[in-house]
Amino acid sequence: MSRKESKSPTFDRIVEASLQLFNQQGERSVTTNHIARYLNISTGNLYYHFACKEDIINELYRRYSKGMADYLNAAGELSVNASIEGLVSLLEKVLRHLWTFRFIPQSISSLFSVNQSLQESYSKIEAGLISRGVEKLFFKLRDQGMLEGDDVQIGFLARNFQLLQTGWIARPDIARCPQEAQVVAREGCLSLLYFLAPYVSSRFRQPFERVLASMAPVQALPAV
Amino acid sequence: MSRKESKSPTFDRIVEASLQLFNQQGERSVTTNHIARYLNISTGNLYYHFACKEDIINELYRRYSKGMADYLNAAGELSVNASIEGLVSLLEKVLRHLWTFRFIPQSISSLFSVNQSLQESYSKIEAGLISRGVEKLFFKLRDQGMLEGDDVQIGFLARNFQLLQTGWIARPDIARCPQEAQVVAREGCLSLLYFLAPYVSSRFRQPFERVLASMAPVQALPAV
Amino acid sequence: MSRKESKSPTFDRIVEASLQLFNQQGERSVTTNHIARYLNISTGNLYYHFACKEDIINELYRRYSKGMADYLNAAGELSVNASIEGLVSLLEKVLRHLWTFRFIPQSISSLFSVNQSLQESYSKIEAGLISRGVEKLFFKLRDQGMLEGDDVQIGFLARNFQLLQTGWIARPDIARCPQEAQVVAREGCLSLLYFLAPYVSSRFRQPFERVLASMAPVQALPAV
Amino acid sequence: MSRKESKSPTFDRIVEASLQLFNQQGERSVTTNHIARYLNISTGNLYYHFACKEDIINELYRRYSKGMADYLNAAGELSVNASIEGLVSLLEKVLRHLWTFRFIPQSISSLFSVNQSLQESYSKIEAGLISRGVEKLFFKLRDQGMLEGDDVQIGFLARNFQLLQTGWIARPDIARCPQEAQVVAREGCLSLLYFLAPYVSSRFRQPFERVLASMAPVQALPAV
DNA sequence: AATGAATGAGTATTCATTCAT
DNA sequence: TATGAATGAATACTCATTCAT
Repeated sequence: MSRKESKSPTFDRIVEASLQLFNQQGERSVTTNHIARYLNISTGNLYYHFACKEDIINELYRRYSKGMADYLNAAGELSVNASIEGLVSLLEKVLRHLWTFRFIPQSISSLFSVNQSLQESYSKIEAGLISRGVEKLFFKLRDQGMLEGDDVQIGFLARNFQLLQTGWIARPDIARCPQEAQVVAREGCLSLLYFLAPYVSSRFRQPFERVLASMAPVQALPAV
Repeated sequence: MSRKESKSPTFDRIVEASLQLFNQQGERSVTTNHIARYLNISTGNLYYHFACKEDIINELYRRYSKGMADYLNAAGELSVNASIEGLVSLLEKVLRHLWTFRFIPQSISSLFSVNQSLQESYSKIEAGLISRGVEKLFFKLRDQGMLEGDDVQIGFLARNFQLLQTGWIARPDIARCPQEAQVVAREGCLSLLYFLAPYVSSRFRQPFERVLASMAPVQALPAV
Repeated sequence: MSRKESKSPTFDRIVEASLQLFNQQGERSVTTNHIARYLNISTGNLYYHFACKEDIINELYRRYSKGMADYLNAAGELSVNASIEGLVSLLEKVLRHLWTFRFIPQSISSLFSVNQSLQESYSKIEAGLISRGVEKLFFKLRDQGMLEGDDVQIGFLARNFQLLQTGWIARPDIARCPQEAQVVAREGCLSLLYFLAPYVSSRFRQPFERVLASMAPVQALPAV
Repeated sequence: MSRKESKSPTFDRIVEASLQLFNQQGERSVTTNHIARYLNISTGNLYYHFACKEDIINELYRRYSKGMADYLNAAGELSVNASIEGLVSLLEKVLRHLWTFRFIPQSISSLFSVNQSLQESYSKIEAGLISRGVEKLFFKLRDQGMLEGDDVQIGFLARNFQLLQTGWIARPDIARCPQEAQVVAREGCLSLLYFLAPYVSSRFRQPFERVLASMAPVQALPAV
C-alpha cells in the first residue's frame, strides 16, 4: 500500500473483511476460519498471505496508525492558515477514521494480552509519536492565536482531548450498533468542540460559535 | 453482601481472585482453571458456585456498578454542604474504585461479544442510571453555585467527564502496569480537575486553585 | 511408577497405548487423536493427563532409559559371581526391553528435530550414564577374568557392543514386522555373543561355547 | 546420471538441496516449501520435477544405494590384489558416502511409515543385494587369506559389520553436529578395524597393525 | 460443598499438493 | 519450464463445562 501499491488483491480483501468482521462482532469472536469462509477462500490461502491472526491485526493497526499520523501532519499544515472550519473538517475526518477502525480503540487493552508485538507498536506509535504530535499541534494552535492557556493547561488539554476522542469512539453503547459514520463523527465532533470551547481565543470566538451553531443549530455557545 | 449477608466464603474468594487475575492478565487470558488453581480449589467446586465464567464477570460488574452508584449517592449528599475538598476527595475514591475494577472499563466492549447479558446490564446501569445520575449531579453543582454554564454546556460537561474518567483508567499504557492505585487516582484527579476548571464559578475559584496547587504544587491555575 | 505407584490408570493406559501404536505405525504417523480414539477417550482427557505429545514420548523415554539403567545395575551385581549363563540371560532381557520400546532406537534421531528436550535427556542419560556404565561393566568383566583385552580394545568393544545392540533392534527390516520378542532377542543375543567371542577368556571359553551351542545347536564356536 | 545424462539441472539442484537440508534439519522438518525457497524456485516448479516429496527421497535413496553398490563392486575388484591399505581406503570412502547421505540411515525406519515404496526398495536393495554382497566380499577376503574364521563366524562378521557401519553414522549424538566428514570417517574406520581385528589372519597382521597405528598412533594393536 | 477426571466443539496453524497462467 | 496463488484435510492443543463420587 505505502511502498509498492499494495501486496495483492487477496491480501487486501483479507484485511478489509477482517476489519469489517472485527468491528461487527469483536476481534475476539472472529476466527481465521470465519474470515476465510466469509471471503470464500480456504484457510490455507488465508495463511498463505498472513503467517498468523496477529499479523492481520498488526496490518490493521499499521493502517490505523498511519492514517492518524497522516491526519496529524495535515493538521500541522492546516494551521498555517488557521481556520476553525478547517480544523473542524479535519476533526470529523479523524473521527470517521477512528470509527472505521473502531475495534482497535475498543479492544486495544484486551488485545495486549494476546499480542505482544501490538503492545510494542502501541508504545512507540500511539503513546509516542501521535501523543507528542497532538501536544505540539495544540501548542501551535495557541501560537497562532486560536487557543489560549498556559503551558500546563494546554498540556492537559491535549492529553484529555485524545482521551475523549478515542473514548467517544470506544463507547461500548455505540460500538456495535450500525450507526452511520457520519452521525457518530458529527456528535463526537460536537462533544470535542464543547470540550475545547473554553480555550478558544476571543479572536476566533465568532467563527467558532458559527460552526457550533451550524452543527447543532438550536443552541448558541454561552460564554464561560 | 449488604442484603443477603454474602453467599459463601468460597463464592467471595472466587470473585476476588478473579478480579485480581483479570486485572493482571486480562479477562481473556484467564481461564476458569487458572482461577481454581490460583485458589487451590477444584474446577468442579468453582462450577458449584458459578454456573459459568460469565456469571463471575457479571458478579464483578454488579459490584463495580453498585460501588459507582453508591459514590454517586454520596456525591448527592455531599453537595448539600458543597465544598471543593469534599468533591475532590470523592473523585479520588471513585477513581480508586475504577482502578480496582479496571479490567471492566478496559475490556467492556470486547466482553460484549462473549457476554450478552453484560451488554444488557450495561445499558440499564452504566448508560442509564449512572449516566443520568452524573448529569443530575452536575446540574445540582451548578445550582449550588460551584459550576457555571448553560444547560447544554453542563450536559456536555457531564458526559465528557464520564468519558474522561473511565478513559483515564482504561488507558492501555497504564492498564497492566502495577501502578499504585494512589498514584493513578491522583493523576487522574488532576486531569479531571483541569477539565472542570473553566466551569468552576468565581466564588469557588479560590478553594479550587488551592486544592489544585496542593496536588501539583508548582503550577497555579490560570484564568481562561 | 517410581515414586508414587503410578499417576493414574488413564495416565498409564495412554502411555501403554502410545507405545503400542508407536511401535506398530511409527511415532510420526500416530497422532494424539489416534491415541485417544484407540483408547475411547476424548482428546481433552488425553490432554488432561499430558500437556503435549512430547510429554508422552518423554515419559516413554523415561521408562525406557530407567529400564536400561536397572539392567545395567543388575549386570554390575551379577558380575560378582560371574557366569556366562547369567550374562546371556541378562542380555536377552535387555534385548527384549529394547524390543518393547523399539520405536525409540528406531526413530530417536528424527525425534530430535521435533523434541528438543528429548535430545537433552538423551545426551545426559544414554550418551552419558548408560554409555559410561557399559564401559565400566566391560572393564569389570575383564577384571573378573571373563574378557581379555587391553584398555583400548575393551573400550572399543564396549562402544561397538552398544551400537550393535541398538542397531540390531532398530534394523528397519524387522522393525515393524510383528516378530515375537523372544525370537528377536534370541537372534540378537546370538549376534552379540559372536561379536564378543574373540574376547572371551580361555577360562570361560567352555561354558561360553556350551551356551552358544544351546542357542544355535548346529554350529560349534571355532577358535579365532 | 550415468546412463541418461541427468534429467535436468533443476532436477539435480532439488535433489542436492534436499539432501543438504535433510541432513541438517531432519527430513521430517524440511517441507517442500523449504526446499523451493532455499533454491529460489517456486513450489510449482518443484512439483513439475517431482510428483511428490516421496519421490525426492526415493531419488536420494537411489543415489545412496547405487553408491553403496558401486563401492561393493570396487571392493570385489580390489580384493584381487588384496591389501590392507586398499581395504581401509575403501572403507573410508564408504563411510564418507554414508555420511553424505546420513539422513537415510538415521531416519530410514521412521520414513517407512510415510513412504511405502521406500520400504520395498530397501528390502530389495539394502537387505537384499548389498547385504548379500557384503557377505560374499567377506568370504572372498577369507579366501584371499586376509580374514580367518569358519562360515558361521564370517557370516556373523559380515552382518555385524554392516550394522556397525550404519549404526556409527546414525548415532544420534553426532548426527546433526556439523562434524567434518573426514573426522567421522576416520573414527568410524578405526572402530570398524578394531571390530575386524580378531579375524585378521596372521599373514596380514603386520600391515594391519601398521595401518591401525597410523590412524591412532599411540596404541599398538594387542593380540587377542 | 468439594473433587478431579472426562468431554467435545472449537482454534490457530501446517503442508503436501494442485492449477490457472 | 516456471510461477505463485489457492486448496483442504489434518494436527496439536484449549477451555468452558459436566458428572460420578
